[in-house]
Amino acid sequence: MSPRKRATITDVARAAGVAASTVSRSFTNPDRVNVTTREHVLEIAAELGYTPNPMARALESGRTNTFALLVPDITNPYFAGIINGAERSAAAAGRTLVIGNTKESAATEQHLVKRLGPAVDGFVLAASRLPDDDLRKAAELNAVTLVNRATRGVSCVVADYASGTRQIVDHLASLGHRSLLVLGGPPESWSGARRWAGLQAAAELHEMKVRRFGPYSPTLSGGPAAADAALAAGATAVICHNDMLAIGVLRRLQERGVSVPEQVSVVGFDDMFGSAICTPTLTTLAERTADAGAQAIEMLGRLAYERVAEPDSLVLPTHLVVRGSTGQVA
Amino acid sequence: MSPRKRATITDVARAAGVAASTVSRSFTNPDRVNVTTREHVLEIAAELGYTPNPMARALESGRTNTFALLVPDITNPYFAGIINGAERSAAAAGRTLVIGNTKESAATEQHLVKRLGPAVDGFVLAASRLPDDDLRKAAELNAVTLVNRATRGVSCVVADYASGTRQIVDHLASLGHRSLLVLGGPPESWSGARRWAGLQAAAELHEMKVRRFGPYSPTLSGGPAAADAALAAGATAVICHNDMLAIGVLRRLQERGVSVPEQVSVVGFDDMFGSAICTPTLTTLAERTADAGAQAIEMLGRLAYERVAEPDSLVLPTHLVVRGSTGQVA
DNA sequence: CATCACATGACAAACGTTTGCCATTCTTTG
DNA sequence: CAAAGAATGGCAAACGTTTGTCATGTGATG
Repeated sequence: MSPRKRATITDVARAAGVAASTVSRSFTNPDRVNVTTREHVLEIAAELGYTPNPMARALESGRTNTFALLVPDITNPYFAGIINGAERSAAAAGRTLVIGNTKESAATEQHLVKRLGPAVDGFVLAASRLPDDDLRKAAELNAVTLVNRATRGVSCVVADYASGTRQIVDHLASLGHRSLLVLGGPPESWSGARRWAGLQAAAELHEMKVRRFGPYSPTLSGGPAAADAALAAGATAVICHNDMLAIGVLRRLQERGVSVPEQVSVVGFDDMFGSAICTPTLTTLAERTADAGAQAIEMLGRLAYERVAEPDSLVLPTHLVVRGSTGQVA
Repeated sequence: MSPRKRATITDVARAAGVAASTVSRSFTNPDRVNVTTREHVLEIAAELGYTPNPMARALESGRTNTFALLVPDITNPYFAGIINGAERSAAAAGRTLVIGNTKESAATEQHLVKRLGPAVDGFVLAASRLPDDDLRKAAELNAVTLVNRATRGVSCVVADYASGTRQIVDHLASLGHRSLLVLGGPPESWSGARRWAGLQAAAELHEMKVRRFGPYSPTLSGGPAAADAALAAGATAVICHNDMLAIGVLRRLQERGVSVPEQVSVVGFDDMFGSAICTPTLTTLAERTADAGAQAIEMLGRLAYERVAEPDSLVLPTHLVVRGSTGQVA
């Protein structure tokens, strides 16, 4: 039961009749060693089931070949998309990915960055709740890439909310809606702020009125309060901070006998898993979450290993998925 | 941008005017050093922002304080529950958790176990696709705990499918159904086998007929083929390998104009996120996934650090959540 | 007052790698 | 054929810790 002793580089060296350095080079610097020697070494290594100890390797080289991905809510399917893309990209590059859950808390996030810092080569911070200053400080000590968050001097991958919000407003306007109600999420949410800004700008183009309520918890349980407030305000079109909240709103509206989209149109953000199977199906702004995760990891690789000095920033397109929750105004 | 140099134990020692060993012991073995010395050391350490390098620590002690959790499909909300519980438990114990995605492939799983092996203190393998032999081999080299999989000599946490399947069949019988159709998942799935065995036994108690079709992909896209087969067979009650497949089936049935539950009742397994919001809402067997993840991590801790020799096994209760997808037989 | 035990801190050896440097051998070139 | 240069392998130092062992100083005990 207790872990058996693994073969070390010295074991391989002894068995192969060469020096440890030769074994090491056979793996990491193949050209540096004669081809026949190398083949012999590799054969012996395979025989002994030798795997280089990543700890020892990291200690010497200072590289752990590991990245950490921190998300606010690991159970939210939206982040599952980012995790998926990041995991795929990291695995393809032969790197290990550590997932951390910050539970929507800046303090937890800060703590994880500090604790994981020395053990990883860099961080992807998705929808970080950290203040700008802390973010920059973190970026000084580690390689950092942000997803759906931006601040001066730090690399990031963000969704094109300017276009996305315009798509939403265009769609609602074309259905005859003349005013919009935004049901907002956490105040620290950068994407929430960008969405709000985009919606305001787009509404202005159409000369529509737009108000914002909230903040509401960006979860199913935030739905009832948000829905009730929307009803009380007599809204015909509500735009929710994310799909989780939107689905919570849909459920509450159904509970209260309000029909969607006949009486109220509902729009979400994220197009997460679940938005296509709820009733009615949800009209929502889709992001390329898997892409975002993958790109963030790639960016991080350049940052961490190629000493790219300039912070990079990447904007990914968004597109509106029109489903059953939006319709012509009554 | 390039990671600044972190303070090492030697830096702290020099600044505090003591030996490195004293600094080390101040952290790991506080009783071994005078209280005033220790406080001084800790103060200096905090001042310098010193964090022990986990790599170096692991190298010496052989403990990485890290566990790996491998799941077949990271995007499946069912596993999100397990991940969530495991993450919470690991974080509470001050351990790092690495998440790996095996993509339903035994080869990928094997590869990850080999690659991550030297870097972690143990594995939680959720719904492992590995053959029993490989599983035992892995358990010889590493501390291993299984979730929803069992094999002789390896610790595990499993759901009570014997009770669960009886609950399902009792429910369907009470609605007047006289025969059941099971839409199976991957043949390597241990839980699939247990579910099938349980359903057969329970059906026998009620003198009901039960057949199994498949295998189908345990994803939304497995739905159409499964649903079509069920319709062709004239089934009145279908039990799907998991909720993903069940929802796929629901969608296909709707497409084909078959009303659920009036014409066909549908049952799933997992009670994953989404099963409560689809239409109709899905009757499904709920597991304590978060519990399972947390317990698996705790078990693994005992196995890895307390040299518990005896493999342990834990059965978690299940309960049927009756929703809109099951009804009286026509 | 001498002895003993114990508390405390320092020294140094590991842990498993990588890598700079040197020594040897082989190949090339004039 | 000699000299220069390239290819190849070994030695040893480093990476940042932990931990066994030893030396010192303190207080207690007889």
